[in-house]
Amino acid sequence: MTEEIKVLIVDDHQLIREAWTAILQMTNRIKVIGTAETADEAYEVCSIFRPEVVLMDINLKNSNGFDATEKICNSLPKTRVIGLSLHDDVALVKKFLSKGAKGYLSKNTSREELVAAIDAVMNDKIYLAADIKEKFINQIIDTDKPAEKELTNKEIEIVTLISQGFTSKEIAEKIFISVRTVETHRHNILKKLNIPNAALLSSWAKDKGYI
Amino acid sequence: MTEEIKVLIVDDHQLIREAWTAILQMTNRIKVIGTAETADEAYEVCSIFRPEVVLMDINLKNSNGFDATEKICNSLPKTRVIGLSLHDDVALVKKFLSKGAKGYLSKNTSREELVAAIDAVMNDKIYLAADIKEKFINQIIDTDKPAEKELTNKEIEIVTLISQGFTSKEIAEKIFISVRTVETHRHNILKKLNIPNAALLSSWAKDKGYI
DNA sequence: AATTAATTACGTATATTTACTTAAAATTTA
DNA sequence: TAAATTTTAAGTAAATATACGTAATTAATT
Repeated sequence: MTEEIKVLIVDDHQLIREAWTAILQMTNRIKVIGTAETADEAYEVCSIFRPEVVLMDINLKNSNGFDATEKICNSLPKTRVIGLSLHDDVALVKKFLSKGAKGYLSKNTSREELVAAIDAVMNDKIYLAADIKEKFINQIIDTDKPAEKELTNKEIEIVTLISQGFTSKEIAEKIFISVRTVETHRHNILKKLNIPNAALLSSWAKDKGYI
Repeated sequence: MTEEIKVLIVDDHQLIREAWTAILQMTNRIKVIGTAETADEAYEVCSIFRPEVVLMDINLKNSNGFDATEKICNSLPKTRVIGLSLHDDVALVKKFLSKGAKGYLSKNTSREELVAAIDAVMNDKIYLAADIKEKFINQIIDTDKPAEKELTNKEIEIVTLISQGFTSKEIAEKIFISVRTVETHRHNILKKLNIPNAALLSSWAKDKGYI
């Protein structure tokens, strides 16, 4: 028998962690060497136990999986990180892969696909879930809809404040710039993301983990 | 050996369904007789296979677990429905129990607690997860903060649409009522919840699991 | 049958957001 | 240093949202 594949599971919900563990243990080729709740914890466990694969939920409490992924991939390049998220958004997946992740799965994937993804990254391949692959292709075909532009730091700062319910005037006072500047940022943000108003922007920001 | 407890799992994510199934099958006292993705499917499976316990995720695609729970509890009163949600909000839990549910768990509960909850409802007890119980108590103690008023069904419908970025005009056209009526609802909603604008409302609705 | 709650809708007024343009100053990058 | 990007800010308009008050109709409950 070949060596078992050592996997770390990162998610902030206990029941999810235990459930992932249960379905991976059912194959006797994969061993869950531990679980982590936060980005920091994930990095620590990695540097000590050196798992071969990390299953990382993007939406962690008080943080997101991006920074953890970047840190892990940079300092422990042998570790393959697979992203797992409810939100199968193309831009999000791209960003995640750019941080060094080797795979991305949505929670619509099957148990078989989860195992297949682990096998794939162990063979140094990139693995994307079928439904995510399809979205990628659709976006390439959709030349009408240009790729979503990245927000600048200031813009992200303002998105966060808008989503917290502050008006432009309040934001201006809060960060000591003119109301007109805030309005400009506001307008540029909506245009960049092709979002019609603050309500949907707020929803968007939540999905992206900005708030 | 006593009879196995027949359980139905309702969740719109395949990986979650399979994972729940895996951890319940580990006990050999519980048998997952099926899974369902939607509210309608859940009701159908219930009326055919008559599970003793239903594990119901609140946040289902295109619908919520409330209506399904009400329908199941009314027509098949022997069925015990246990709610399961990422959002452990007191008002949400109350509403769910009022629909006839016998238990409520957050995704922070452990595998042991999941099994304990199933055993409890099988003995005709109400089961609430520890962290939710605590929130209930805190809300009773907090007499300063008046209890958040419940939104009506129409108001919830409109909150959902606002959060999806629709303007009042668009909402009016969509659900065939006057713009002025939408505006009235809008105003009443913000007043009830003491929220200043649509951006924060959207954020609130996400937290509560309305979208 | 009577009361209460929910849904519907309008009036009036003010505040805020969104759309689009132009452009200078500051900062970063090549 | 030159070029590009980001941050800053204002002009002008139109659209939308928010604040309150009033009130008829419908649905649910007592």
